[in-house]
Amino acid sequence: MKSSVSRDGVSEKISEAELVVMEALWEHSPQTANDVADRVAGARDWSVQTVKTLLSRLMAKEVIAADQDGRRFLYRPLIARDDYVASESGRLVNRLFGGRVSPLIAQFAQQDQLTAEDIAELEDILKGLKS
Amino acid sequence: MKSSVSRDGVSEKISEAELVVMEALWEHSPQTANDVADRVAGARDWSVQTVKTLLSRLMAKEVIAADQDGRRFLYRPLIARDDYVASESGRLVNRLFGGRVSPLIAQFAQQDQLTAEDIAELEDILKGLKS
DNA sequence: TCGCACTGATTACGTCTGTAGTCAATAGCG
DNA sequence: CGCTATTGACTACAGACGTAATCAGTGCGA
Repeated sequence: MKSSVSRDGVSEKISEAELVVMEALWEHSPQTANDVADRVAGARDWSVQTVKTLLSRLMAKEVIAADQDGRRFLYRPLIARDDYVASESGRLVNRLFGGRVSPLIAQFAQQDQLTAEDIAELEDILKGLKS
Repeated sequence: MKSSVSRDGVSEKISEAELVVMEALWEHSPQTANDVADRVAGARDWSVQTVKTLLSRLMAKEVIAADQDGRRFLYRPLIARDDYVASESGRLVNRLFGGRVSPLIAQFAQQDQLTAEDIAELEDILKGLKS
């Protein structure tokens, strides 16, 4: 029996730094390398070269693609943020909670990490599921 | 304003392979290096040396400790699994969901990744919180 | 037309990770 | 009392990661 959370979807491992670049592309795309660098500047103090290296590594991992536009490239994500997020969430649940989602929430509840808003939204979600 | 999930607690980054060793120690401790290797054998096909290397790296990161017992050592975790789990869950929520917990659950719900059991347990958790 | 600015490609390099082999000390056995 | 088995320490080494400098091609302005 497989764990209850499957559908890995995103196989290529995206590193922490690479993720910052992905976020910039998810936020808006397509973009040139310089656009990405500018957009990323708020989060990290990287040189343009660093961003370009990360872009080419992401290309090697086939999670983004580039279309030539004159003499530069326009980069765009090949995977949806939702898919990535689902995959990472699933990984966490599998690694630490035996694939069950509720213990994860129980954990947040136990740490008093649920805001009133969270609780209200959780109720809505449950209501939606029961309908 | 800081994000709503904080208390990082565990600062030293524990790698994937190291985590397998930690799980063995959380499961039972203290244990000798060989005990750990045996216990880990189910999950990974590692040589004893590999396990010992991981143990010493975990020592360097100060997340485990060892007490001498004759000519060998008895290893034990210095951090609680709950703390680690809380910290990793928090990291995920911060990285991918802007520090909010409910979008994480919404994500699982959207992917139909909540079992009937999960839903029942979530209801219990919410009931507990509202009391 | 010539050189410079811009842009992608290549190379660099230290650290961390995964995975182990080897060395050195020592305790128990024959 | 010397040898061997056990165990921790040290060394190794390739691949991933973070961060970037430098090289090379090319289109545009002087």
